[in-house]
Amino acid sequence: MSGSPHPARATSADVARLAGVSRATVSFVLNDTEPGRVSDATRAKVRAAAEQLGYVGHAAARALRAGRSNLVLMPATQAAIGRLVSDWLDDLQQALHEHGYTLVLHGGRGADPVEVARVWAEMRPAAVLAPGPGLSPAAVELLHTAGVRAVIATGGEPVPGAHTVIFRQDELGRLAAAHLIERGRRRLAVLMPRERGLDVFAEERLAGVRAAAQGRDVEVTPVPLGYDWDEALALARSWPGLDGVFGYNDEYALLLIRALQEVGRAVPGEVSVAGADDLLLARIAQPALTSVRIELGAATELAALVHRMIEEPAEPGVVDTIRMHLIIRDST
Amino acid sequence: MSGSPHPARATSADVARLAGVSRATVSFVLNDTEPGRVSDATRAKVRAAAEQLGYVGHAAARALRAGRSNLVLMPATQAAIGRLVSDWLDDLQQALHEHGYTLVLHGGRGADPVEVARVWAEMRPAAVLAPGPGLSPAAVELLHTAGVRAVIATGGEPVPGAHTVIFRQDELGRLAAAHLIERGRRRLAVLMPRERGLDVFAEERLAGVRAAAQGRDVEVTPVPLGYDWDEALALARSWPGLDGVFGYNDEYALLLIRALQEVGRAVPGEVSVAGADDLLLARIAQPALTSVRIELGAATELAALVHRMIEEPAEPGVVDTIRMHLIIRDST
DNA sequence: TTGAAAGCGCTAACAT
DNA sequence: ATGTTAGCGCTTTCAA
Repeated sequence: MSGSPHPARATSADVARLAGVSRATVSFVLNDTEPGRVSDATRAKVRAAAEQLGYVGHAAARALRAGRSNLVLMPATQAAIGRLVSDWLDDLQQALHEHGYTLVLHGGRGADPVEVARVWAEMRPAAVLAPGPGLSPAAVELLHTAGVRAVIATGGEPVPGAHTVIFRQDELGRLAAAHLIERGRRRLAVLMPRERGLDVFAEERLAGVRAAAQGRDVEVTPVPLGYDWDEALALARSWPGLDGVFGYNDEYALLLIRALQEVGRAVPGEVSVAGADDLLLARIAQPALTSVRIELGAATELAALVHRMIEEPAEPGVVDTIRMHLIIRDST
Repeated sequence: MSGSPHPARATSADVARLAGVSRATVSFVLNDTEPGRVSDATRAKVRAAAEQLGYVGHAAARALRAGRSNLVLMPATQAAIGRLVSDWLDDLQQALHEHGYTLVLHGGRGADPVEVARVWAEMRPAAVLAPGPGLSPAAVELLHTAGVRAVIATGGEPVPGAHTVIFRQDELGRLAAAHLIERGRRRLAVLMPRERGLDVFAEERLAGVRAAAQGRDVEVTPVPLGYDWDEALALARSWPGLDGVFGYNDEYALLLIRALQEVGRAVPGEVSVAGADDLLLARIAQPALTSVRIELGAATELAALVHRMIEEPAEPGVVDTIRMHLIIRDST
C-alpha cells in the first residue's frame, strides 16, 4: 500500500467547516457547555459532522488551553501488589472517570525520585497519588511548581506540602509482632524482600516490629529474602533458630512457610509466621496464615477528595487513615 | 495562608528572559538538538536559568507542536495478572524510556471497547499495546484515524489493521487439556472466572480445551467460579463428578484444589487440576500444581519494535509468537 | 443564536 | 551564533 493508509485526523476546524459553523460553535456543542446557547438544528448538524469525520478531541490541545490536564497519576508499583489493590484501582479509575479524570498508572520504579517526579510534572497532571517514601520534599516542591493541584501521599507520617492519607506501614509490623510476642515468641525475624521498590516499605514494617519488641526482652532480626524457591529453601535449611516471623506480606510469608515445611520445621510448632494483605491465598493456605488485613476504604471517597482538592486547593493536611487489623489463623 | 503558595510555573519564555536569549535558543539547549549551534557560554547561562526557575517542560505543548505524544498506552488489566507480568512491565517501561517514550497503564475494564479506545485516542499516544479481544476493528480504525502510529495487539489471531503478537489463549487450554486426556481424564471442567474483564480470555481458553477434546470421546463443561472461598467451597460440595480441570489460571486452580481437599475429594486421585501462568505459588502448592508456563520474551525487543513502528510505519502483520509449554507436577 | 480572534507553551524553518 | 515567528488544536471572551 502506498500513501497514508488513514485519513488525516480531523480537527474541530474540519468539523466546523463541514457543518458550516464556527469552531466556537463546535466546541460548545461537543462539550455541552452553556446549554441553550446553540439551537437544536445546529447541534444536530455539528454532531453529524463530527460523527462523519470520526472526530476525536485532542487532549494535549485541551490541556494546553486549560492550563492543566485531566490526568491523575499514580505509580504503577501499587498495581503490582495483588488482587485486593488492583480491584480497588478499578473502582478508583471508575470513580475518577465520573469526575472527568483519567487515571494513569506510571512506572518508574527504582529511579531517582526527583527524576521520576520530573517526568510526572511534564505531564502536568491534575493530581498525583503516591506513596510518601517516594515523595521527597524536593519532589513535592517540583510537582507543585509545575502546577499540579493535588499531591496526595500515602505513608506513615504527613508529607510536607502534600495531603496525606495515613497508611502506617510500621503498624503492620507492630500488630503482627505484638501478636507473635503474646504467643510467647521471643526471637523474631522480619523478612526483607530483595525485590526492587519494596525496600522502603520493608524498612518501615521492620521499625514497627522493633517498636513492639521494645523493652520486652525480644530480639528482632531482619532476614533478606528474594521471591524465589531456591533461596527460600536455602534460608530454611540454615534457619537461624528464630521462633517468630513477620513475612513482610502474605506472599513472602507463604513462601517461607513452605520452605520451612520442606525441611521439616513445623509451623506454627517450631516457628510462627504472620503475613500481611490478607489475600485469599492466606485463608486457604495450610496452615491458614495469620495476616494483617488492610481496609483500603471507598475508592469513591478518594476520588471525591481528589476532585475537591483540584477544584479548590486548600492547606495540605492529614486526610484519612487506612485502618488495619489482625486476622488470627493457624500459622501462629 | 493566602495567595498562591507556589510561584507560577516557569515557561521556556521565562527561562529565555532570565538567560537573556531567545526562546529558540532555550529549546535548542534543553533538547540538545543540533549540537554546536549554541556556544558553551550561552548553554551554561540557559541551564542555570532553567535550574533557578525550576523549569519543567510541558508535555502537552510539546505534543501539540510535534503532532504526537511520547505516550505508549497499555490497558492496566494486564498489570493485575501477577508478579511475572508486573516484573516484565517494569522492564518494558525501562526499555521504552530509553527510547524516549513514557509507558502509561490505563484502566477502563468492562466499558465499551470503542468508548475506551476513544479516551485513548484523545491522548494521541504514539503507540497502543492491547489484548486483541478488546480491539474491535472499529476501535483499531478509531485509533489510526486519531493518528496513533503503532497499534500492537496480543491475541490468538491477527487483528486487522494492527501488528499482532500472537498469544494463543486457546493454546493454554489445549496444552492443559491434552495432558489431562493423556492422563486418562474424560470429563473435563474449565473454570470460567466471574471477574470482569477475564471472560474474553476464558472463552478462548475454553475453546482450546474443546479443540483438544474433539473426536476423542471427551466431555467438556464450562464451570463458572468467582474468586471467593465460599463459592469455591459450594462448588466443591456439589462437584458434578468431573475428573479433570483446567483452572483458567493458577490462582483459580489453587482455589478449587483447596476447596476440593476441604470436602474430601483427592487431587489428583479423584480430580486432576492444571493451571496456567506457572506462578511460584503453583510450584509450592500441595500438591504442586501442573501449569502452563508463558514465555513473555524480552521486553527490550518489544520496545525496539514499538520504536521502529512509530518511526517508520509499515504494513501491519504478525510480529512474533509468545511461546508456552506445560510444566507437569503432582496435581495431575 | 452565532462568529472572530486571542493565546495556552513549544519547536523549527527561516532570517539575521 | 542567535533571533523572529508561525502555528500545532482547542476554549472562551467579546462583539455582532
